[in-house]
Amino acid sequence: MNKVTIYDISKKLNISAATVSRALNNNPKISIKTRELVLRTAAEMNYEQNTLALALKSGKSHTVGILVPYMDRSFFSSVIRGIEEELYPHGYRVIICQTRDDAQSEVQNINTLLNAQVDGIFMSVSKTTKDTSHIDRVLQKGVPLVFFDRKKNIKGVSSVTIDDFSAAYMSVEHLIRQGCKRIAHFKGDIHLEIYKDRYEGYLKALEDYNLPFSEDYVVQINSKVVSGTAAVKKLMQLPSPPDGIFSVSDFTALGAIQYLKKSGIRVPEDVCISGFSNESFTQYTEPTMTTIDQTPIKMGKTSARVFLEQIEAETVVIEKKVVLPPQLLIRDSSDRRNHRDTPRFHGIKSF
Amino acid sequence: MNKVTIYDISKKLNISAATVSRALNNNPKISIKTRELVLRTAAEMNYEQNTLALALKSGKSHTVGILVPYMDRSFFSSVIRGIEEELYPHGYRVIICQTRDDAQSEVQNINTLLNAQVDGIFMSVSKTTKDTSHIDRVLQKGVPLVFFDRKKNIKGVSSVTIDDFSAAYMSVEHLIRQGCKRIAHFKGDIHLEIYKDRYEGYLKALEDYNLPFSEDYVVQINSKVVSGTAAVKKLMQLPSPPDGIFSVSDFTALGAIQYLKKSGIRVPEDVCISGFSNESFTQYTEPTMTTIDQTPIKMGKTSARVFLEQIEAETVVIEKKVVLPPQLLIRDSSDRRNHRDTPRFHGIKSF
DNA sequence: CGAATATTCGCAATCGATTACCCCCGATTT
DNA sequence: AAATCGGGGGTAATCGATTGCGAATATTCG
Repeated sequence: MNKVTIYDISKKLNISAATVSRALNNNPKISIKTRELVLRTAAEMNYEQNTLALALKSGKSHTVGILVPYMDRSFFSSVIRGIEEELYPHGYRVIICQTRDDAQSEVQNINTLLNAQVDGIFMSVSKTTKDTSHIDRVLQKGVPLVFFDRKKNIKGVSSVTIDDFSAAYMSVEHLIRQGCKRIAHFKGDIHLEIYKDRYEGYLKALEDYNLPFSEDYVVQINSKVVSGTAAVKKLMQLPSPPDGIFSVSDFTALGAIQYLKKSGIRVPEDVCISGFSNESFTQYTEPTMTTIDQTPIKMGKTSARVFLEQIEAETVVIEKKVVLPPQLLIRDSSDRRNHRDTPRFHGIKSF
Repeated sequence: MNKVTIYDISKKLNISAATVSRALNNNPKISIKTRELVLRTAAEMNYEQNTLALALKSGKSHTVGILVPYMDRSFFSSVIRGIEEELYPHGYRVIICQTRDDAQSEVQNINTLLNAQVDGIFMSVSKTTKDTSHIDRVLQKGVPLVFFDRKKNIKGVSSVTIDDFSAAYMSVEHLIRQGCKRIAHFKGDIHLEIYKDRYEGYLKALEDYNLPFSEDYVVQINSKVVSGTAAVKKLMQLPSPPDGIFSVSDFTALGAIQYLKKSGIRVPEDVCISGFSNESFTQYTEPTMTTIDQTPIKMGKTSARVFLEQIEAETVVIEKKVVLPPQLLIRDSSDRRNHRDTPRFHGIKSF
């Protein structure tokens, strides 16, 4: 097709391709006259550097890979957006892979990315990942790796997460301040650090405020609305049902709210509820939902910067663990201050 | 690093690299014994084909680019998901670019992608794009291009869209059947075909059902919640306010619902409302919102298949315009049948 | 058994760009 | 005037894989 190479330029000017290459790269060995001549003709001929040839020669593809469970989850797509926006000005392109929370697919995708010689990999590990040999392979190949949100503790790997422990602690503390005495917890899969940390934050808050802990108040859920419905149903049948719920997921929190409303139990008067993730729907439910903002775009941008630092450090492996502060968004589902007279018409963020 | 090339294999076996290459590619010129020997040692040595070298030689990068305004909008991220899932089994990787609805950024990104020698480009054109010379350049280079959702009418370019006209028509027809007589329209930017088509569908439905049309009932909006609030406020001040609203955006529809509820006007009893896009929050609002499902994942998969067909067609340029049927999701914001006794506890899709 | 035909494989060019190494020539030095 | 120096630029190898053109060996046939 339309491809102009440095050879075309060299022929036209009767000089060698090496000279053209040097001129284009501002190599001081080339006289100013020659360089400008080359630059001018290159522009005239619409020359464009062949990325692939460069990548083959240099071993740098100027491309990074991002691995997420599903890319249409708002949290992940926002993180990706953050990464893309931070990396674009630096000339990096971004390849997306979905693991569907399947460990095997994760391994496969990692291999594909390594084979495509990406200059770095960003990933949120799949729920089912146990073995980490594929991750070791990344390190062996010297490809910078950054975990975000869901990480594994592997030395040599940087990570960017939010402080899940504090987020949970803040949430529960907030519920306590609203007067809740019997706080239940919708708990995630403890295999993942994030859910473990949230669970521990919950425990610590109870302890610090001298609230009783009961196994009965901890229900394992799976991030779906119906799971929350089932969980709350079970809780409300207890002899002493909870008056506050801290959920690790907005979806289950929603399921709980829906069930309670349907059962004539008032939120937040009878039961306060807080979710996790700041899914976009949380600001539109009734009552609007208290939740934790994980600042995903910021998380993406931060991850990108960690990567760039690693790249610039050249040989030295820097292991950086960034923990971002979570943001507690207090909304009506847990706000007992004056829920009665307040028109429920706020917390609306324009899109 | 750890790189095993065909030369390493050839040295180990005392044969030429050409033979190795042929063996790996099942070239019939190679004896079965040799081939199996090569395959075996390649496996033993953990050989992996160098994608970049192959790409340079063949001119095919096995990579496609996707251009969207913002990748964290649920519609777009779902389309991307669809494309990725359909293309992954075929060995294509997916590069994401964001235009931020900026024409200039769109041009820049197209150039980057062409320069990276992608094998195809998927795009939803930016709102501000007027000039299309960058798109022509894609065609000149012979790179398959597929528009999705937001397209331009350019010959030689395939597109996958939903039938916006019908979607609008269905929505308005539905409102009419619910008894609405004075139906207003929240109208989008007519520069984009999709909004134009929706407007025309609205007009046609009014005409077919002999309902009066009035300029006063058409309000220009911009897809933000506040824009919907302002629009409905203006409408309700008319001497004869509407009793039905068809909005091109879920966000503005939400703004309208919120304003009406706050003003003591009942939805759907007094005013029926329908939105557009099936944003995830629409199933959780109160009342739940009637809207149009654009089947984004399907749109993505379909786009991917159109691309694959083009690739397989080799030289011939096939121009395929796929129009997917939209799906009207009737929910409480427009359902007057028995809104009174129905517990508002449905339309909940698990996540 | 010699020639014709197949079979199997090697040589070297190619895809573009980069770069180590070497060379040429004018200018300065002694 | 011979020796030295350095600016400017060319030669060719290299990154890995593919492939047209032959060439060498093996097989078949008359």
